Amino acid sequence: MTEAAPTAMTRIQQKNRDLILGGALTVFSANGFRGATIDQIAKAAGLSKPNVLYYFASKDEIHKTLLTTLLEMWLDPLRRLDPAGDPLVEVLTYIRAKLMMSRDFPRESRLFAYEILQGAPHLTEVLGGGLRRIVDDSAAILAGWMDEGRLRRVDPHHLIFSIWALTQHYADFDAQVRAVLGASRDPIAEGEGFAEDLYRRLLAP
Amino acid sequence: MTEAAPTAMTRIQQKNRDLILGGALTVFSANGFRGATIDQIAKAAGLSKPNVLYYFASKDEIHKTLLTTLLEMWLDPLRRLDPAGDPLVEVLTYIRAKLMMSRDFPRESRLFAYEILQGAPHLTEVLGGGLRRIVDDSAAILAGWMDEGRLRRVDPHHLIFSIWALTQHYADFDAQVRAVLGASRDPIAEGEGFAEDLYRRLLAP
DNA sequence: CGGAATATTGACCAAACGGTCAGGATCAGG
DNA sequence: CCTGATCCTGACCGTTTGGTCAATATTCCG
Repeated sequence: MTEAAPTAMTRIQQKNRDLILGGALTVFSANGFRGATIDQIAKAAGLSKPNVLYYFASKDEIHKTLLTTLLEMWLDPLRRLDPAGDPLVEVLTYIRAKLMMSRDFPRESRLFAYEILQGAPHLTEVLGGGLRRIVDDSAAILAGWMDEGRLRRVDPHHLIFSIWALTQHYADFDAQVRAVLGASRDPIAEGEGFAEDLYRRLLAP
Repeated sequence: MTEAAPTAMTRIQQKNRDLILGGALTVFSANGFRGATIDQIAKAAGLSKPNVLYYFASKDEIHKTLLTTLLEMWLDPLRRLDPAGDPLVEVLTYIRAKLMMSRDFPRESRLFAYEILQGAPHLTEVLGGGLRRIVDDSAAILAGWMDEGRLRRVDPHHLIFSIWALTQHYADFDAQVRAVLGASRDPIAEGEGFAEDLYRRLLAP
């Protein structure tokens, strides 16, 4: 790849790339890749369209950069599962972390949701490679706890899927959640209580 | 609206409208509204582009027709919750039905997923109106069972959200699920066992 | 300060796209 | 078999969109 230029980035480069990625995150997460235009991204970033394309060769590259940059942070909580910790506390901490990410980073959640809905054209290697490894590792930790009788036995992979599904639901399907619940309620705060009860019940030995 | 023309539909009209809606479902669910082109829809339907536009005035109208037509069927299982039935059986039946829909109608699931991700621009009235009523009714049934002590007490709305999230996850995020699980496994079949265990544990009084 | 490197832009282009239309093909009913 | 209604299409149009480029402005640094 033509990445990692040896020359350090200019102050201006740093700033403008950040502006562009920020604007792109907003636009991509609101409209999906095909629904986003470079003009919208430029406007959201406060730059002109050709200037955006001065920093990124194409719309595709912006998108790809966003995904790969954010994936790290997105997967981080799962990596924090500590085999030495208390199993139930570890899992509930993970769930709470994911829920907080839905609250604080809904754009990131939707960005990935769009990408995976589409079949993850830009993430296939990552999904089958890095992601799979992380999930398998975490599943192994969970399975270990179950072997020791410290966690009720369930399929660890589906356990992880169910946590993803539930926690990300509040970000990805926010429109629906809000429409059903009404404006006066705080979906994620309520969901935290529900999720804790759900997984405590499921996993307490 | 200019719907429900008093004149019955021709055989050809019936057939071609169905072809178009079928092709459109495939294309919209794969690429989202903005990512879909009328040409793609026409090709998927086996018709020419102008012919597609002979039956539907615009791409928007195809999309709207699809959504409103399918919403009925999509929400049907929830309506089947029988207050006279056995609570746990009723809920588990609902879950199984939703899972079967993810297996048999993943395109429909993704179509709605895209729409709601986008903020449900074509469904806002429905979400806050019809959908909300159905969900509230179902939540009331669930709450009734909980009052009678026949179901453990949890927030009924969040219970429904969690069921939606988990069951639709297998359709909407199929690419991810498959990448993580590998090709040899059957995600939905496994998920059925997991989900039954999960909700039995959560809801058994 | 002066010139090279970097940053920015207006004008422009080709392709893709949603949609139109005039005219021809096909079909249904008398 | 005729005729009007329905059905279908190639050619076309205006707009949007991703992307380019030459020219200008700004910054950086010796």
